[in-house]
Amino acid sequence: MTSDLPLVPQVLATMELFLELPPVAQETVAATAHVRRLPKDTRIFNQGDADVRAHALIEGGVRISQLGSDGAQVVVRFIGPGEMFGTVALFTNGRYPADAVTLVDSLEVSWSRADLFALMVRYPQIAINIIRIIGNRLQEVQDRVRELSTQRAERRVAHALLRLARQAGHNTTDGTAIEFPLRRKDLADISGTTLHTASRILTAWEKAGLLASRNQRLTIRRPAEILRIAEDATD
Amino acid sequence: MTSDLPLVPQVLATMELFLELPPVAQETVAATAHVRRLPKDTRIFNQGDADVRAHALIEGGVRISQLGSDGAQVVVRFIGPGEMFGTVALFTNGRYPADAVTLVDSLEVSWSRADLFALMVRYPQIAINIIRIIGNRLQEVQDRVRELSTQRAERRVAHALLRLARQAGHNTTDGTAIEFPLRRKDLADISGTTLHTASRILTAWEKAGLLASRNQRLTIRRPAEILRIAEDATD
DNA sequence: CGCTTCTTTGAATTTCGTCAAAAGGCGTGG
DNA sequence: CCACGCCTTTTGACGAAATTCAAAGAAGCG
Repeated sequence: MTSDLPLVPQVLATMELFLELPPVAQETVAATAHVRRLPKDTRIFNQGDADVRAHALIEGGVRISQLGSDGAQVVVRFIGPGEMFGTVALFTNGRYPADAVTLVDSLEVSWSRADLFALMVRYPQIAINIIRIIGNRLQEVQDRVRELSTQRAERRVAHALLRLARQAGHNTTDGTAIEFPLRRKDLADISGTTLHTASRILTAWEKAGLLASRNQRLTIRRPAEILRIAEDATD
Repeated sequence: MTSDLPLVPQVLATMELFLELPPVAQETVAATAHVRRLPKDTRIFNQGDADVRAHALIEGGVRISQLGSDGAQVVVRFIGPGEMFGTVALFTNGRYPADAVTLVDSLEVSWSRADLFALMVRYPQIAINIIRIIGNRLQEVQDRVRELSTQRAERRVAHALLRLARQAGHNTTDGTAIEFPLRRKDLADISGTTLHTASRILTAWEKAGLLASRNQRLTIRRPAEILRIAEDATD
């Protein structure tokens, strides 16, 4: 629809979702986009909701988490600026498979199912972009499966941290800071361990100076060391 | 290219990959397809290979497995008749992310990258089908992540078995038989446990009459019981 | 300043992986 | 047809990593 922020179209052009589109297509994309400003802790959608749209984040951070039938929670993924989310459901069973909650004040755009499909039919490149994005996520999730099957908790936490740094890391004077706030529980849920184990591991790393954490904001001080923990076969 | 089996085009039409295509499109698809007969234990592609094609299985069974940098192996998925595989790599980094090996004598079709892209641009429905297929797999893999994070080995094996039954199950007089041969190691690798634990669990189930296994062929005799193990919160 | 939420830490318990070894099946070749 | 060898499966014992249970300490917010 409309936006109070005229810069949105330019941001859209840089998103992976709309790479390699002709300028005229970019305009159509922007014209059908819905922009929303979202305060911290807003639920963007809930697992099971049927009114599915295609979302993308302009700025801020979103936690995508899934609740099992047994009540166990897993964090599927954190979404940073420029990433799409909640879009796969448009193609599968028409219901969101997970919850989405903002971690900080955020800005999102979204498209209706009809608009997105119309865009795809007109510009097949969009569909190809979506396949590439989902394909990359599929590989990431499969890596997580491998980690969960074969690696111990400390290593998995290290991997999770590195993934977050790659995805939403911001370089500062004393290391790589992760953009959005993360509770110990979040780290645990994305590493596949418990709050307690995650806390012990992070505390140990803080004491060793590999990591700083203040107010749920994490800064990786010595990425090389974390990487060594993540990769070193001789644990 | 060509086929010594004139029935292939009809089979193609029933594959999820080509659903809802106009008949003329089906013909183009068939015309560019490469058909190959593959003996048991053939390596269709290897992790890291760069000459990527889009594959689909007509009959038989294929194991897709991934080797971690640390040498640990995970079975990503088993492919049954009608399923596509090895296709995501066409859209991502151009290298197969896993190995593919036939479990039995099989028949596959494949398309070159160029041919598939040409088809997609001409018939966007193919791209949409691919997104749906990959989207479903993404959800499946995410379910596995949740299981690995929160459930114990016995339950994960039960889930793996049910997934296999749904995907490649064949109803017989004394239960649901899984089409392709599975070693204990395969079950372990897809359940995220060890050969030993998997063996203990399956042996126990066999003794309890829930399952029969002869010559690497599994038959689920009492699906309801397996389902109870998989779902029951009170383990 | 009090309350809620998040984090840390300790101790006991347990599941599961690791190590080890033997038994069973199947095909091949003599 | 039997024997040998390879691959797969079973089973036992042990140990260790991590969950669970329990409780107290910090920190931010109203």
